[in-house]
Amino acid sequence: MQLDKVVNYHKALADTTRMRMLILLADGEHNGGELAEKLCISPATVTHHAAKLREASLINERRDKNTIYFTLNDYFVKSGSTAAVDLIYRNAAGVKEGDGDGMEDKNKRLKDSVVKNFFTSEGKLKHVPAQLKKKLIVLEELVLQLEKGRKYTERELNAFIGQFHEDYATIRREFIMHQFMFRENEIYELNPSELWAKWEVLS
Amino acid sequence: MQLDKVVNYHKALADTTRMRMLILLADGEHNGGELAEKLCISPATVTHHAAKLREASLINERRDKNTIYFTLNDYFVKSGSTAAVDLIYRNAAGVKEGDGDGMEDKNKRLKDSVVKNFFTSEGKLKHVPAQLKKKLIVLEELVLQLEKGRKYTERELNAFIGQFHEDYATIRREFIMHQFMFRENEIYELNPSELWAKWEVLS
DNA sequence: TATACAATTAGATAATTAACTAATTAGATG
DNA sequence: CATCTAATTAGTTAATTATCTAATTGTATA
Repeated sequence: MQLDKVVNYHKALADTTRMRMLILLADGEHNGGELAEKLCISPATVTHHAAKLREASLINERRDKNTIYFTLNDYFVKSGSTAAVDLIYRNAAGVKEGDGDGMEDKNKRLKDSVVKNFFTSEGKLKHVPAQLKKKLIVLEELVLQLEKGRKYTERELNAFIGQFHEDYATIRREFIMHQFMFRENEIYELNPSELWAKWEVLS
Repeated sequence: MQLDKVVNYHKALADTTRMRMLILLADGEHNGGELAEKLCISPATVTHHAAKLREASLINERRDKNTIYFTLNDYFVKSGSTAAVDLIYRNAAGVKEGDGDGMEDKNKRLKDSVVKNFFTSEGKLKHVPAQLKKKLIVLEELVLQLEKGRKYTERELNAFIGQFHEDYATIRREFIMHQFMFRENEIYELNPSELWAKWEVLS
């Protein structure tokens, strides 16, 4: 489930030692011994915390001889931070019963205008809006054209997005970041939850 | 310390029950009894979790007769999510030894151009940049003109910001959000950590 | 004042977890 | 192969915490 992943991210950051570990790693690569020393904890404890951070995909590891070097996984550190907010506000709106066409007029009008303004008449995306609520509308518009339940390789997904905009890499990340899709073992799939199809956008 | 506050925010979100509680509250006001029922937990447990959320300023409460109604504190829910990322990356750069003028040329140039482009020749702020790294530069520029250690009332802070831009409320929030200042009992103060004065901006 | 209702506090229990030490594994090198 | 080094695993302990039930507090209202 979605929720557990998000909670897990926050569990990983819900400890001073781990947070300090991440701060150290933001400065660059460090191995276990260095971390243990700088944090004044035993190597075993480093292993313990590294496991938690790894579970939440917040770090990467590389081995050189006996030594394991840790680095930050910038991408997940940053994307996780928006995930909770997205989850909270999106689900709330989705939960509203009896909708379908229940979207308020105001939102409907915003949606129409965003679609009109950010897509060309040929259906290409001009650019990704900077403002969150508009960005989410655009992403949803794209994502609606993906097949539910189908598994996409990264290459396939790139090709799909490429139809609309050349910067497929950024948009692909946004799909994940805002939980329209999820990724497992390099395979991408639509978020089966329909929630994102019926929320109210953020303030 | 800064760190503990951020960790506390994540602790608050590091539990499925609390996360579900927030999702419910995003939908609107709910009292304790309703929450207990919808979450299938006892009223006592609701109280327990509410305390944690309150500590992290994620909810507000209002009493009517016997009943206490909870609502989301949108502002803190959202601002907290950026706090960890800010902390991690900012501190990392601050830790780099032997700086002072150690900012790389590239960043120096960016900074100069941002200051030039977003401030008028009279020193007024044209508008707040949308792009994070530029926004942070602008905020820092403002904040550097505050007195270290001095306590500001909200009114005083508004007046200060008002010299530069009419939308003092938004900018005041950004100060908190990005941890240039902190607030305690309606009193604002500069973040005593000098870190923010010497970081590298986010990717 | 007595009664009703909602929420909190007290107190208990079970689960989780951060930390340590000691033993083990994994990899490289003389 | 013997040895060194770095990290992991095992096993323990103490602290934290999610949850419950039962008792208590706080706020109306008959």
